[in-house]
Order: sequence, then structure tokens, then C-alpha cells
Amino acid sequence: MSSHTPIGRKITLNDIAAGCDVSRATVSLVLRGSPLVNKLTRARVEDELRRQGYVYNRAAANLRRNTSSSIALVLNDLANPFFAEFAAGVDEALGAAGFVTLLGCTGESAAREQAVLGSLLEHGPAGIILSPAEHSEAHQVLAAVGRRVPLLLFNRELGGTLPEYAHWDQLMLDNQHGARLATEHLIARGHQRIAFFGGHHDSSSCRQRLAGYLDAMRTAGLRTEPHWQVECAPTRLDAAHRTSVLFDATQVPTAAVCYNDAVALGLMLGLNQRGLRPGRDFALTGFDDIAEAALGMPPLTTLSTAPQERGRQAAQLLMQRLQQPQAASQQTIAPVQLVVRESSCPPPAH
Amino acid sequence: MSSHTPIGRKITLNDIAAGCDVSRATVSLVLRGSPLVNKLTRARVEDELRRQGYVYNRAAANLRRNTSSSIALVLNDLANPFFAEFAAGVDEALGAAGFVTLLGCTGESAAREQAVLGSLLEHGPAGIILSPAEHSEAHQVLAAVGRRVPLLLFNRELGGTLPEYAHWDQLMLDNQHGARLATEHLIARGHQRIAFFGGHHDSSSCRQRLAGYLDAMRTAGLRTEPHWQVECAPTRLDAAHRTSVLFDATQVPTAAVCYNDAVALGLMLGLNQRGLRPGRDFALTGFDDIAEAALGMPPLTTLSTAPQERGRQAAQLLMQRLQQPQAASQQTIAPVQLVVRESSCPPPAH
DNA sequence: ACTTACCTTTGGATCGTTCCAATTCGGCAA
DNA sequence: TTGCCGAATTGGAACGATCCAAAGGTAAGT
Repeated sequence: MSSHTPIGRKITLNDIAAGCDVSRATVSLVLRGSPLVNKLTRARVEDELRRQGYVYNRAAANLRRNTSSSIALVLNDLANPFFAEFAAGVDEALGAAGFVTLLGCTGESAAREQAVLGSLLEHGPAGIILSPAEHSEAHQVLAAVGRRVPLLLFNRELGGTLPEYAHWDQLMLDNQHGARLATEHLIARGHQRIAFFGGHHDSSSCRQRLAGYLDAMRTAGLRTEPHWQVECAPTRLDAAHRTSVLFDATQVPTAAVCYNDAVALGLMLGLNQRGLRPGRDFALTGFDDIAEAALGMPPLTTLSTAPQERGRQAAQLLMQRLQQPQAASQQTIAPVQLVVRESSCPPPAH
Repeated sequence: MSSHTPIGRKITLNDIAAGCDVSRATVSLVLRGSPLVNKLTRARVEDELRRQGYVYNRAAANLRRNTSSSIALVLNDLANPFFAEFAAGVDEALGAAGFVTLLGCTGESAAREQAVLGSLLEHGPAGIILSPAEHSEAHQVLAAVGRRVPLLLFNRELGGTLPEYAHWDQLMLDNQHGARLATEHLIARGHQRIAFFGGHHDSSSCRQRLAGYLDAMRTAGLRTEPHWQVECAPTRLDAAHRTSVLFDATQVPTAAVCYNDAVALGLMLGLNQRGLRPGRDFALTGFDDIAEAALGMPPLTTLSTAPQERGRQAAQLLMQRLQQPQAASQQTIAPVQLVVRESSCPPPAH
């Protein structure tokens, strides 16, 4: 168990009732705007509520009514702008529907995820929106959450596909299609030697994007070299470090489809260090359309995922599930949109 | 009033008690690790808890004990990386202390702030961390929150200083000192015509930074032109638009102290559009040290505020206040640190 | 006067937990 | 046998709201 902070005595329904000589029940009816109460009584009670500065105790009400007015939002990394915007969208939609958001950050640790889920569950959320930590496993999540509380998975799949897995709703990005769009765009610009740069192949989103890239290349009848598939951590720093791998062998690519914007920005940095001008001497695309993508030098061609809108959508999907707990689970794939900017230049003329 | 979502029947202490033939009270003692219970009983109960998949109902416990285990975090703009990192820090520290974070975003609207505060209060948080919306007034906040729940103000002051105002704790950044550091740094680099760019003068943080800038200029015996003080919204887009104002008149500055990083990045964009290379032809500094500051082209000289650490600090300050509700209110000013990068070049030789 | 109806109000039980005073029980000394 | 002690357990009353069945009051209909 754990901490508890004592609270000063609060004004309750009884105080109001005593203050204007009616019963608790009547005050409760007034609070909920019941048409049963007499106009004059209502006015009297409302005055008293204001006079005493009454604050509704939703926890007590939820206990009695066996309801919940909160939803847990568990994120792997709030410091990442993508998830921050997502969270803003979730909170906006939930707030509008009268729910309050219980926040929990896991910092990409599956162990912390367990702890956070456990702690949030004790507060009785009506549902959970979970963007899993990197090595989070389906059976762990199931053990922490149980089947009682609806869960919406966002952005990543869980490790170890169980049958229970299918029980949860999902909201994913259309990674494969997005990467195909980016690749096709570069091909249309005239590129033939195109690399896929960044990400870890044990992340589902990376595998999907890679598949989209390979798909587009195959369809266009273009060859792909093994050393054009470069793995790295999805950070700018690591991407910049790994830039050289692209240029070590003989068949040097003229463009790269990057795992995400962070990687693309890192690659830009690496290119600059080699004396290559991104968007002039080498073309590249990103994924996510984070705020700085539009403001890079050059501005980055990327796939817009509208994270805030995804947040609203996630909230909607979960609330829909709360209405119909028995409906079949939904796998939603959110569309992504190619945003063409200057980083995806044609190949340099020889 | 508003929404409520029905919840399936949960396992309660009664179920456990019945399941292993002890009383509710004993099970409760086991849950709280009381030394009173017999070892064998404890083992039996713990088995049963696991067997039935019991989940502690903290709301009910809080109701009975008149305690709270949540803290409300109300932010003006979660999509801004500065506040996102701050939120991550708050959640981390609160989580470690066994509190859960109730999130609320106001989107810079004082009206929404009222609504959000009201809604969160109904869930009975032990305290509130508030980063106010732009035109939020002290008396409004007081009306919404009352004096019962401790509040920590972060980052901005409220409009309309009331006597009540002093009742709240504050955590602010050392804006004035930071801006003076940045200005002095540019002066040391050899600049003489330095602008202050961005922000709205009706925001307290902007006024403080402007004061720091003016202070440093005056101390160095440098003149300041009125048209070197450019107001704009604290966003990249607006900053980029307003760039031209700096170059319209005769006395053209060679450097700018920007209100924050977002503005600085926008100004960089605007400079590029005019054919000026930031960090070569024109020097500039930011404020906040958001993640992309280090990775801009060029990397941005700025003031590090360590937002995640600020978040932890805010949580600590508030929890300290919960321990000692009667102690005198604290005004904390967090130090900021100048991080020199390439954007603050010397002035170009003529 | 008596039933019927409607409008309004109400007491008491209840949600899941904790607190408190009281109880049970075995052992041990008188 | 009785009495007392400590260790372990327990029933019932809270916490602040809601639900429900029932009651009070007024007005109309017969």
C-alpha cells in the first residue's frame, strides 16, 4: 500500500441540508438538476450551496453509483513531442466528455509500466489508453490490467501475441502505407537507389515501415542492397553517427526513407558533416511530421500523423467501447498523409 | 453535473473475507501490512487475494479516511515540449511518492482553466500544480480553487495581485537573470546592436526577460532602439513572419535575444528566407533549451531551464506543503544556465 | 367525507473501505 | 477453580454521495 494525505473537513450535502432545512436527498436532487424539486426549494438550496462554497465529491458519488469518471493514459515517453501532442488531444476529448485524465509515464520501461498500471487501476478508471513501453509483453499487461477494464492500445503492438490480445482495441498508424508513399514519391522524383534508414527491426512500427518501402521498391522493379537497410536507435544522435554506413560500399544511394523525423534530422546532420547538402545532393523523407520538420534546413518531406487528432480519436474509440462493452474489438488504422517539402529533391544530375 | 460510466461488479474485501472465512476487518489489516495478524491467516488471505484477482479500491479508502492520493496538474499548453517535459518530471516525482497525476489542459484559455480546475477539484486532489493560462486572473483562480486545497503556481504570475495571491507557493524561472546572461554573452562576443525579439509584453515572463536584456544593455553602456523590441506570439510561425521588422529601419541589429526557443527557431527560418545565415550573418539566443535547440542548424545558444527537473521540483515543493499546511508560503526561483552553441557567433566583419 | 391523483420531500439502506471498542481464546499464575 | 494477560479477530458505525420505497400535502373528482 502507500501514501495518504489528510484533508481538511469538507462541506458535505449534510451541511447544505442542515443550512436550509431540507433533507440530504433533496439537495442531491438539486445538484443533479432533477425536475422533481420545487422551484423555490431549488433556489434556496442553490443559494446555500454557493454560500457555503460546496464542492461536489465525485469519488463518493462514483462509489455509490458504481461508476467511474476517469480514464487512465499511460505513455512510454511524454517528453517526446509526438506523445505530448497525443496526450493533449486525449485530454481535450476526455475533458469535453466529462472525464478526467489519470496520467502515467513509464519511461520505456516495462517494469515501470506494470507498476504504473497497477497504481492507476486502484483509482478505478473506466478505461485505459496505453502506448506500450518498448519491450512490454501482452501477458504482463493482461496480468496487470485484467479483462475487466477496457484497454485501447496505441501506436505499438505488444510482444508475445496471446489470444487475449485480440480482446483489446487498437489504434495504429498506417506505417506500411506511409512508407510506401514516401518511397513512391522518391521514385517519382527519379531516384533509383533508395535506402531505408533507422529504427530497430524488433519494433513493430519499424518492421511495417520497412515492409512498405520494400513493397514500393519491388513494385517499381528496383533492386535493394542489403547495406541500404541501416538499423539505428530512433534518435538524432545515433542516426548522425550511422550516416557513414550508407556511403561505405560501392552502390551509393541517392536518397533515403527514414524511420521517423528524429532519424531524418540526425541523418541531415550526418550529411552536412560529410559535406553533402540534404535536399540538394541527397534526398530524404521522415515520418511523424513533428513541429520541427517544417522548420529544418531544408524543410523535411514527411508523413503527417496529426498526433493531437490521434489523441482525440483514441479517446473517442475508448469511450465508444465503454458504451458497448460487448461489441467486437476494433483494430483501427489511422491514415497518414505525405507532406512534400524540400528535402525530397530529385537526384543530382551527373 | 455530468457523465458516468457503469462498471462491472468488482471483487471487494467482503468477497475475500467470505472466500477464506475471516472478517472484512482482518483482510483490511492484511492489505495494510498490519503486524497484528497471525502469519498463517495472512498467508491464507494473501492467497485468496491473488486467487480472486482483487484490486484495491483507493477511492473508497480515501473516502473513509478523509485522505487523497492524487494531485492535479493544470497546464496551459501540453503540446509545447517545455511543458511536456515539465509534466513528465511532475508525474515521475508524484508517482514515486504514491500519488497519481490528474491532468488538465487549458489551451491558454482562462475560461477553460476555470472549467478544468472545477472539474478536477471534484475528484478531490490533495493539491494543485498550475501553470496559468495567459490572461488568468488571481481572483478567478481563487474563486475556482478556494483556500482549502494547496496550490503551487508555476512559470507565470497571475493577473491582478490580490492579498490572497501571497497565500500560494510559487516556482518561477529566473527570467531576468537568464536574459541578462544571454545579452552579456552577445555583448562579449562583440555585438553592439542587439534586439529583443518575441513574446507578449503582458506576460510576466516576457517582461522579466525584457528587463534583463535592458539591464545588460544599460550596464554595458549600449543604446537600444525602440524598433529592436519586437512583440510576437511565442510560436515559430509568428516569429518567422515578424522577422522583417528587425530590418526595416536604418539601425539594423546584428544579434537578437529571443523570448524563447520557439521564437528563436522561427527567427532562424525568417533569416534564412531573407538569405541571411543564422550563426554566421546574424547571432541569436533562445530560452528554455528544448530538445531541438541542440539540433537546429545551427545549434542554438540558449538558457537551460531543465524542465523535467523543474517538474520534479514542483512536485517536491507541493508535497512539502502538504506536510506542513500552515508554513509560510514559499517563492522559489529556479536558476537557469547559459548553454553556448553556434548560433551566437561574433558579428560579421564589415 | 372519501377516494384518487399528483407533486414534493424524505428516511434509511447502500457502495468498499477503515476505525474503534469489544470479544474470543489460549496460557499461566494464584 | 478463578482471574488476568496478550495476541488475534471481529461487528458495527462511519466517510459522502445515491437509490428506493414510502410518506406528506394539496387539489380535484365523486
